[in-house]
Amino acid sequence: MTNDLSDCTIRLSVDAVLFGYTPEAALRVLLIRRGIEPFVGQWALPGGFVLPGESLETAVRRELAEEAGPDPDYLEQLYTFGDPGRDPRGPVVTVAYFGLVKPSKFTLLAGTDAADAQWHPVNQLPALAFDHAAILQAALRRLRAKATYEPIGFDLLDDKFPFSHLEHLYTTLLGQVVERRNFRRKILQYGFLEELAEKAPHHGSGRPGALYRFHQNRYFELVEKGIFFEV
Amino acid sequence: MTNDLSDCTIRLSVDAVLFGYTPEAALRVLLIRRGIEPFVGQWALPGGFVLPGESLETAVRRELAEEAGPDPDYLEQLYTFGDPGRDPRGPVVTVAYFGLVKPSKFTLLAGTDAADAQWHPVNQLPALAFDHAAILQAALRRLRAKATYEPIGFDLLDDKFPFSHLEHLYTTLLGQVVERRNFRRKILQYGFLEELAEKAPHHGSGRPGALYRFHQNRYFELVEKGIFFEV
DNA sequence: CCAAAAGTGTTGGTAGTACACCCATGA
DNA sequence: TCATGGGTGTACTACCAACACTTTTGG
Repeated sequence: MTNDLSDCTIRLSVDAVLFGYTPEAALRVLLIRRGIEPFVGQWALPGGFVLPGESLETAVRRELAEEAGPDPDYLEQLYTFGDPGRDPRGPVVTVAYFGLVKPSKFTLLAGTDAADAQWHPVNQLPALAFDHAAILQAALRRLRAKATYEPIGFDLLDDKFPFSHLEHLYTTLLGQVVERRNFRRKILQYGFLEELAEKAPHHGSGRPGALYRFHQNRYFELVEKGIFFEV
Repeated sequence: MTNDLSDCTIRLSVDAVLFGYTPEAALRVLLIRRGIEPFVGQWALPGGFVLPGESLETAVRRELAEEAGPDPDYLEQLYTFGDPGRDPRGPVVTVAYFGLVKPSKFTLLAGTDAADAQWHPVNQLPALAFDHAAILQAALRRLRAKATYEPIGFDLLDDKFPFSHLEHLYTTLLGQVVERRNFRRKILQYGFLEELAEKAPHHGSGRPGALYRFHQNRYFELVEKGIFFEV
C-alpha cells in the first residue's frame, strides 16, 4: 500500500439506475437530460459527485432527491465503473446503484441542475452520456437475475396488487410468458402473500381479481429456516 | 449532478481478498502485515491507492504484484466500501476485489512496503486493520454462494486434480459433507471434465485416483445452451 | 349473452436424495 | 493382510412442467 496521499486527481461519483413498472407502461428507467457540459442535452443516469464525509448510499439518495424526486423503495450497490476515459473531464470513478420504485412514484419533478427527468421504456432507450448505456445494461441484468431468487419484484408493485400484476411483471422481466397456474401455486405456497378481502378496481371488462399484500417478515422467517425464494 | 470539480478530498483505493486452497491447508486468505501507519504491525488485505489513468482491475493487479506476488487466476469486483470513518486518515473509498489462486501459487514473497505476507486460514483470522474484517466476510459469502452456481472452484485447484480434491473443496466451502456418489454423478454429467489417463501421485496409502481437467470452453458451450452449473 | 380477465387440478416425467459395498494401492 | 482412500448402482420421493375449462364481472 503506497503512502502517497498527496496524489489526488481521481473524482468519485455515484449514479443510480432506477426502475419503475406498471402493466401499462411496462419496465422503465429514470433518465435525466443533462443541463451542463459534457454531453449537454443528452440523456444520462441521475447521479453526481460524492461529498467528503457522506456515505455512498447517502450520496445516491441525495442526488436523486436533488434531481428527480423519487425516493427508492429498494436500493443496492450495483458495480463500480472506473475505466480510464469513461469521462472526458478526466479520471472519474463512479459507483453505480440499482433501485426500484413503486408505481405511485412514477410522478416526478424536474430537478435542480438537470433540464428534464423522464421515465424511458427499457426497450427503446435514447443514446446515453458517458458509459451509462453499459451501466444500465448491467443493472437490467442484475434486476432480471435477482428477481428470480429474491422477492424484489414486490418493490415494483403497489402495496396491494392483484396477482395478475405480479404475473405480468415476471413475464416482462423474464421476457417469456409464465404459466399462470404453476406460477400462482409456486408463489402462494411460500406463504408470504396475504390475500385481502378487497377486489381490484376494474380496468375495462373482466372478472376483478383479489388483492394481495407482500409480508417481508414472513419472507425473512422462511430465509431463517433455509427456504429460499425462486421463480 | 454538481459541476464542482475542485472539491477533491476523497481518496480511492483498491483491496484484494485472495483465496487459496489445498486439502491440507484448507481455505486461506492472503494477508499483509502493515509496515506503515495507520495500523502498523496489524494484518490487512493487500491493496493501495489507485493511480489516475489506470483501471481499477489494473490497480489491484499492480498492488498485488508489488506486495505479495501471486497473480490471481480468477478476479472479480466484490463491492465498494465507502462508509465515513472507515479510514482514520480521512475519506477513503475502497473498491474491494475477490480473487482465487491455484495451489501452485501458495508460495509468495514479502513485498515492497509490506513487512510480511502470509496465507491465513479463514477460520482463525487475526484482528484486521480498517474495515477489512467486514470486507473479508463479504468475500467469503460471495465465494461460498458463487461456488454453488458457477464453476469457479476449479480456480482453487491445480489444472490436473483428483476428484477427491474437488469433493473436499466443496465440503470445506459449504461447511457440510457432500455425498460422494451423487456429487460425482452430478458434476461428471455436465461433461466439462476430462478424465485423464494419469493417476494422482500418492500421499501415504490408498488407491490412487484418476486425474481430471476442467474444460472452460465446454462449460461455456453449456451456458450457451442454457444449461447452468449448480451444486 | 358476449367479451375479457381471474381462478382452478391432475398427470407424467425427471431429477434429487439416500444409502453400503468392492477395488487398488502402499506399508 | 491390513489400512486407507477411490470408485460404483439402485430405488424412492418430491418437485416441476404441461395442459383447458369454469367463473365472475361489465357492457
